Amino acid sequence: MVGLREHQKAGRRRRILEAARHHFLASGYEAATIEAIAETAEVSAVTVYNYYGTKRGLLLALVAQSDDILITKINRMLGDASDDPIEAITRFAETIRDHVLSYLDRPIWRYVIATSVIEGSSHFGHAFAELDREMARLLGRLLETLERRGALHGVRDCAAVGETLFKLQNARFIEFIADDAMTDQEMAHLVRSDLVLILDKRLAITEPA
Amino acid sequence: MVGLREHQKAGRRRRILEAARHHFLASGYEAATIEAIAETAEVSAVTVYNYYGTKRGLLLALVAQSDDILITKINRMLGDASDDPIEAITRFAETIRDHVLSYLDRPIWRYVIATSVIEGSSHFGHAFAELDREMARLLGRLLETLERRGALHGVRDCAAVGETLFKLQNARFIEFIADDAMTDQEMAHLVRSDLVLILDKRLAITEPA
DNA sequence: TTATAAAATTTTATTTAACTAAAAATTTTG
DNA sequence: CAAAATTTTTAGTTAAATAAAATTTTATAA
Repeated sequence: MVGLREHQKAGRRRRILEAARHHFLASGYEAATIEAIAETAEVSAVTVYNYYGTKRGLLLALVAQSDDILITKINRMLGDASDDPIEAITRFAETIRDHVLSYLDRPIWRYVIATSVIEGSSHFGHAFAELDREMARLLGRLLETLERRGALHGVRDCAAVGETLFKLQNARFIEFIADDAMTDQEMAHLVRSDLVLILDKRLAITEPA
Repeated sequence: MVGLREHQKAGRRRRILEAARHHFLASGYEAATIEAIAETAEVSAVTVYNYYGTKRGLLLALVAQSDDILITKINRMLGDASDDPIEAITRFAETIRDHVLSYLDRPIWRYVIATSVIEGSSHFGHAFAELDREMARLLGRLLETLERRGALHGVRDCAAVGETLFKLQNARFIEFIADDAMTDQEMAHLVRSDLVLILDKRLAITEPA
């Protein structure tokens, strides 16, 4: 049985993240104040600091909250992946993009990315770095699945290729996030061209019989 | 003839950037204050704001200062590029990395990258985004050169492949910058594996006769 | 050369918000 | 009800950023 104290703490944590998300979206990361977030969460500002350390820590904690949901979504998607490698991997990228944009908007994501670079090795950045690795791993598993089905061949090291593919996809994602003018279609197109370049038919994709 | 006024301004700009570099390296980006930078540059803090707008603007201006030198270095390198595509492109990445680290250290570069994401579309971020495009263009030209020499074949659109290759290289560079523990060799190795994956011998590299 | 106008910098004064430390108050637990 | 844990209150520090007045510097023209 969990004590009341633990329960209250969990409630406060939840309320703080909810309030943070609300204020970040409403006013933008910089204009949102810890004071206002604390008030909405019905705690004192000092409690926010006690729980999340810094404003950047709060931002990364907010993002980390949605990680489990994302991983679940990806895993579900992996279940019924297309037999066309380009399609399957493009959908992988789109799943991430859609999830991410349903949770926070681009201006906020710019701060998330910036913060994750700055806090990369600090304990705040840990969860974010771990998510990146997990995504790369999942993409590697998708490649394995495709190869097992015979939709791909010649990929010697699926984990390594998955890692590289994810790095590139992630770079495109950052490009997308950095530029409000880029549409979903434009991003999808870029991801697709990258894939065609790497998984060129002559190299790895099985020719249809 | 340039008036004295212009001349003095140029001197102040130069001194401010020099002082900024000194203090950023000595104390780190966050701990370095505009006040201290101004004092070293022998101007008032308000002048720093008048010239560079914000602390982040100052950081990006400092980086932009070294852009011309980098582009010159790359162009010189392109002159006597190796005939081995993997070698040539790896050296491209190494030239950028070495230049960058000779100018600022990794902790500062983390702030540069973070700032460039945040300020991406603002006028501060413009120079940085432009450098990125120029680097991608130069890499595309390297590919053209290699193809003309017969060291590469089958690259239909050198500009597009250069763009993708640079995106990936840049992602590796950010990975390198984000992780103090990563050595030069480790980064070079990652860049090399990415290249081998993309420019696989069966795909594009001419087999030695 | 010198007075004056124009341009730019500095001084001064404020605002704002992140962050911290410590004492006071509250809540949970046993 | 006492003690342990936790939160809140209070007070303060720091530095970025901005506005406006005062001062200095440069340019210009008599």
